[in-house]
Amino acid sequence: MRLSKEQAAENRARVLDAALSLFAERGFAGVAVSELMADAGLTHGGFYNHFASKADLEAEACALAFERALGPIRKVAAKPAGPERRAALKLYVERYLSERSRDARGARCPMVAFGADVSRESADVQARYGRGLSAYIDALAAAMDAGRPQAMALTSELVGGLTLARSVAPGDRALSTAILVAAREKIVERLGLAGEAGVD
Amino acid sequence: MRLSKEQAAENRARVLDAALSLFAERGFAGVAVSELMADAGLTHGGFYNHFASKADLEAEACALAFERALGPIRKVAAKPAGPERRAALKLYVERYLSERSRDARGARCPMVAFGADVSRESADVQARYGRGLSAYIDALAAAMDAGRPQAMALTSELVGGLTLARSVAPGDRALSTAILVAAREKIVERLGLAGEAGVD
DNA sequence: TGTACATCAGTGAACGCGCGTTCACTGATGTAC
DNA sequence: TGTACATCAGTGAACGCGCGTTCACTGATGTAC
Repeated sequence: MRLSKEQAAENRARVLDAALSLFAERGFAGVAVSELMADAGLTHGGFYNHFASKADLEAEACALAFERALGPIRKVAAKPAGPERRAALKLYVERYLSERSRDARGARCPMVAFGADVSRESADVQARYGRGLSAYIDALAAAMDAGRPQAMALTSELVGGLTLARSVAPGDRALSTAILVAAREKIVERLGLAGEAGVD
Repeated sequence: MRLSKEQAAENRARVLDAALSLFAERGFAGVAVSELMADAGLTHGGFYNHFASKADLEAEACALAFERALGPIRKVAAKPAGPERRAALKLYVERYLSERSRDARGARCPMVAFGADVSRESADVQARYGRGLSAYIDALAAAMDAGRPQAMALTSELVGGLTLARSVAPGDRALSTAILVAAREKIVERLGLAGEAGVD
């Protein structure tokens, strides 16, 4: 039963969207093609009408994840320089290292979701990941009014803090929250954002 | 062909050691029991003479990884307070975020190696990981002459920096090295260790 | 505009493969006498 | 100390299972005339 082009494109988009959430939640290897397709309301056989292979889907999911992650940080960079941008940056950091962000199942941040796995993936996944990370660092540097080294250091703190908080969250929520609080307070203090309007 | 108790214990230790390297390199799911055993010079059938299951081995490997990781940082904390300890801490950070450490296949740091996977693992693995991380934070706080929040923030930076550097290392070594350099320079600067003897 | 046919998204059974785990067997070690 | 037997680490074939991928088939869509 052939579908209209619009319907087919919508199905493809739904598969990609399901992949994004499920890959972020359980890693590339932890999600079966049949599960992805079922999540999108389809059966597994049709998968190869849309993607050349599972690795191909992984690469597309990686690129899309970065595209979505770049939105919020570019919004910060788009604010007028000065107090307004600084307040937006503070909010971004506090949201990134929040309990809500930690507990969100389909994590938005591709560095946290795919960082550990990406070096074991196909060259295509690696290339898209690398370009995405580089773009993220550029956007963060713009949002910080600083250079790439500063942005790289901040990215490390964000990614490390969220990774650690997630890793102990199921068993030791107190430790997990303490890590989040410590990381975001140090960042805010260090960037001189303590006086800006924020979540606190 | 029954072996002596000593021989059997040595074989078990060799399997565990192989597990540590291989798990760190490719993740828990990326290593087959038969490969582990072959790496230890044995055949796969005998695995269950030593471990109840693969998950059981994972938990033991996790605990051992933390035990080994704690050694160096406890050595730093054991130095006399003052310049000597600060120089040792600087050296620790610079080694942790070095190109050599990034390229080491069987990574020593369990947070980087297992952090992303641990929340998908058995409760036993999670519990051992949580205790290990907590002990690491305590040891780092002692080495820093600071509180747990400071140690948590530093751990985040270390783990995030090494994770990011590893994730882009195969394809973009320049970016990878820039991340390492940025992370370690910011840490040294921030901890006021710039004047101490170090690798630079 | 209407008709005939090629296209192709989706279906579900089937494939080959590698995995974790089990099991009957082997034979040197450890132990009871 | 010497002998007989139980123990158990290691072997390698076999198991059941889930995976990524393929394939013959279906039938509505898109297109050529």
